[in-house]
Amino acid sequence: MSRPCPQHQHPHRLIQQPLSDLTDKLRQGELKITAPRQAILDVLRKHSSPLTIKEIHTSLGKLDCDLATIYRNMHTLERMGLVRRYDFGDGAARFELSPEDGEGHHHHLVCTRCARIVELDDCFLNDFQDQLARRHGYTQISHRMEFFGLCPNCQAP
Amino acid sequence: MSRPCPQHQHPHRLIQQPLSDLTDKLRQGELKITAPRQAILDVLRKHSSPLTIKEIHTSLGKLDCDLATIYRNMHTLERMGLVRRYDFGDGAARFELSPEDGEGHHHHLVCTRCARIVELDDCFLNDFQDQLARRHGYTQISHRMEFFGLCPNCQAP
DNA sequence: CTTGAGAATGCAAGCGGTTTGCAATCTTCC
DNA sequence: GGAAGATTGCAAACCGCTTGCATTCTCAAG
Repeated sequence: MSRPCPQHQHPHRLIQQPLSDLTDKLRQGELKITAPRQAILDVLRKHSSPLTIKEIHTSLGKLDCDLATIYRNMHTLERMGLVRRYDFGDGAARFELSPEDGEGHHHHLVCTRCARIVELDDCFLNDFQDQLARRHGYTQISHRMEFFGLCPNCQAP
Repeated sequence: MSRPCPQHQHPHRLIQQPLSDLTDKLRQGELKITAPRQAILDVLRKHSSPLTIKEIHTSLGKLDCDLATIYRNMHTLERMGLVRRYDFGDGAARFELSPEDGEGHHHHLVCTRCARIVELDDCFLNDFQDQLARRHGYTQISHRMEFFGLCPNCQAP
């Protein structure tokens, strides 16, 4: 809010996207706006389904930053609620941009052969989850749910 | 069916359990009945919640076989439907004996602090899952779902 | 514009769970 | 008892991920 325009920077900086919201969010969390950070978010913005760290890394292309940097940034961005982490059980975490409202998550139907992903509607498990927590005395309840199958394209032998 | 009694073995072999079903199953799959194999199944029989490879290994106690052997056996036993694999998202696979009928699975409510596990009733997702498969043209559909929270014992600071 | 404190990055090493190649051993069938 | 083939132990390797440390970068204050 207090800073008029962040675009006085080096020529190779990515300046295409309207950074307003992002920037605000980043600054709220005392995070610095760095090239890798912006590039990662750009990559996620361009893809609709969750990406692995490796996929993000190759999508970065020219701005080829260290894997450790991506790992660290994904933690940071997740902690700030900017991205959401998913686990499809294949050993590699996947990340997706959080929706605008920040709340609400959804689940996925993942092809076990080609990894094609169908994003499902909003989660319908919240009531059940709350009941469950109450019944067993658990707090801070959450869940993970993913569906797996062979997508139409992969069914032909 | 054709083999009367498999109990003519070495003294340190575990022979307490009625091995009939197991043995039959093992033989159907052309598997050999080995000491590690039996011991692993014994360990699983004695525990109600899913165990990690490391937990299985330490539970084996005296019969201290190689970790690689356990890993290989878990794959084999899973492929044969004798055990079921669960993934609680902490990086270590967990295994449970399959129920008698071989079909039907359940889900878990896992404490994120002490790993205490509540086993939930039979899965209620099968209808939904089938609908989903039909709607999107997927086959061989399956799913994973686990709940996480702080158990009553772990809530006090 | 300069500057400096602290944040972020790159690099390399390390870690935990898991897999694999290979030679030695064990199970089962004849 | 013996042979074929499955299974095991061992060691090395793999994979995703994390971490320590020195260097570089960001940003706000002067």
